[in-house]
Amino acid sequence: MWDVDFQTAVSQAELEDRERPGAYHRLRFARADDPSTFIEIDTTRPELLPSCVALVAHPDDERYQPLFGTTVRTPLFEVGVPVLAHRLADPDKGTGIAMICTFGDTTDVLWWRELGLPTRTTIGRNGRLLEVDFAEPTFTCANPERANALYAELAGKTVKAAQTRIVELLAESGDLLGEPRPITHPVKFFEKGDRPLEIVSSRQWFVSTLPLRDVLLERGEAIAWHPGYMSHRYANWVEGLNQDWNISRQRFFGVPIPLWYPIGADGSVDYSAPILPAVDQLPVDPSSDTAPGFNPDQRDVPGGFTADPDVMDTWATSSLTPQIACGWGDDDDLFTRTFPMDLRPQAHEIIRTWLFSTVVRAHLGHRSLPFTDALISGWVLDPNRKKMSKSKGNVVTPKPLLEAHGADAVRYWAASARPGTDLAVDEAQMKVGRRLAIKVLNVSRFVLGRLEDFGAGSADAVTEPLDASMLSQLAEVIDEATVAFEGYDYARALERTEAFFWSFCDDYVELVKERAYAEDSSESRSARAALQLALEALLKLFAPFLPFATEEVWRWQHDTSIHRSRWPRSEELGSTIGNPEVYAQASRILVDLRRAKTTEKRSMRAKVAQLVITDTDAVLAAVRAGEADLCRAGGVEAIRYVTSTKAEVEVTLADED
RNA sequence: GGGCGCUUAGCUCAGUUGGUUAGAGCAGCUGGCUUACAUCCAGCAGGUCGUGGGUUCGAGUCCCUCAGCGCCCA
Repeated sequence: MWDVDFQTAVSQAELEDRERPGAYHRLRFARADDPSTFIEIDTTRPELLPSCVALVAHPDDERYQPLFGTTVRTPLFEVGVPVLAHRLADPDKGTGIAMICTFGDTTDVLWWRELGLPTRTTIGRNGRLLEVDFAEPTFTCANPERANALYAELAGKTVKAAQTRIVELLAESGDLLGEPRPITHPVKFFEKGDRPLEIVSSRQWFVSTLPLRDVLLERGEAIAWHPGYMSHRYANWVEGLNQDWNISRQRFFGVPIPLWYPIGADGSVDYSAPILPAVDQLPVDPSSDTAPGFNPDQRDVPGGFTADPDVMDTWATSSLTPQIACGWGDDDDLFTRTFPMDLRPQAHEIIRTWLFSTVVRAHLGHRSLPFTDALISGWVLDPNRKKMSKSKGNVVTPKPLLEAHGADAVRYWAASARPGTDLAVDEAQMKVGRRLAIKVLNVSRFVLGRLEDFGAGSADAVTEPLDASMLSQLAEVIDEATVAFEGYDYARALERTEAFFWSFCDDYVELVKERAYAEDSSESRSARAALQLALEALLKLFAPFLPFATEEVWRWQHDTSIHRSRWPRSEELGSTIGNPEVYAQASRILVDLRRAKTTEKRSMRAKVAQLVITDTDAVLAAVRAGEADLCRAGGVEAIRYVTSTKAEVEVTLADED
């Protein structure tokens, strides 16, 4: 497949179908043995008529069975072509019989290969019709003089202009039946191209992938995909492969194909005997390095050598990123320890290119996968959830966002997208992230400020049920975040940490504030130890999301980076894992107290004359365990418990002073 | 045309093997200077979980239909 504007070959991965207007032209072919009998075909590309090599119909098509094996003559050019049978001819399309040209599309290529047809090339690399001579034997032309005369009007024209002219000629000769019937149909384009691709014959390098289809599917199944459904993208692509991987490109920049060819005494290049560089000679640029066994002045002269002119496709080059990053060929020790890699992070649209080509290369070079896990992200969309594109002018770049909201805030927003899902630019979310980062700084200032006054305690110092209870919940959060991270579900880790953190700030810190301020005692040491343990764990849990705020706080107390510290473990929060209900009940009743105060439009400092808690014995026990903190934090002057299966909290505020 | 995903509060999204009364943030509304934070805090309000069926004692969750949106491929 050749792009006439980019002047290069392209691979299957770079193709895309675009709906384009076209038209069916009905042409008549005369039978060679009876020029007054005609066979009618429909074609959307009448300009390829000079390169017609056969007609083809489905083997079961009764209309054409009598014609199989006979010869017909192309209109205008009177080239004899056979009528053949092939299963891919669609009886329902047009007249059920098609002309095969070299080459109009990939089906032509397949027919040409499977039916052993000759090549009649008429389209050049510049997208214009080539000079051809119908007197040459390959054309089996009945009237070369007339054919050449007619073709002379087409040679040099662009495909489009040639089509216009040949349609006129066919109309004049009466070989065009009726008017062209407009249709829209998919046409293959280079994804960056503006004009349809042409199939031209040229020397290209391929990696043979079609025979590997099954093993590549197995490799894909062995990858741990995040999210799992992305494996379908890969499998669909591999199953749909219909050509080998074309890795050579006719471009100026790229990694050169490291080969030379000998030039014969007659000046012809012998492509069948490429000259390979020695392994220790690599890398070479054949256009400046001299082929082994030759002198520089023998370049491009008879009896000398010439460089392969091509460079590698970008995916052919980047398919080796895991090997290169792991030190392949440079550092054997590093390579054995790091390859295959753990993780390939990338977006979904390049599964068929980067991921696929990397898997191919690792298989061919190492008989392994290049990585064990693939983490597939979605796209960042514009604020209106539309795909960003330069032409639409809706591109949002990160720098202004970073300047406006800070790196932690932008990272927080980015981390909120689950693997595989798209994410719209959302400054409101960044503001939330910024608030979170500021909150981390503030609560850290409070907690560490207490430690400065009184000193930290160890996990052993945690004796109060409420403190142990909070830590036991945090231990759960650590475990959940750890599991989430191990499954590459970073968004879940963030969500769980964040939810706990706000409750920690709003409820726990409020509950123990006074006790932590109090004079040194086992109760106050317990609060400070719990605060310190929780803060350290929270900073570490947030470190991947808020790297700057957490590092800032960490550096207040450490000389090393938090990002090099150990990931928290739930066991570190002490062996005296408390009853989670104590903290849960205290928080719940604290909310009830606040609600009562808010409903009465009173300050949060308003005193509670009496608090009556009605609940089961189990719940009441948990409440009692945190009673002192609850009463201090809520300004409760009297508390009463009633055992019942019916749960109720009754708050009576004290009169305003 | 094939494959995949999505559809839950005004907005952005959680909802882990089916199981009390479906959650959060933002926006909105009403309050509060509470000595870490007013760049803060509290409370309230807001949802026929896209449609129509089915399985089940029980469905946002499982199965099928349809619709809309998006991506990949042909």
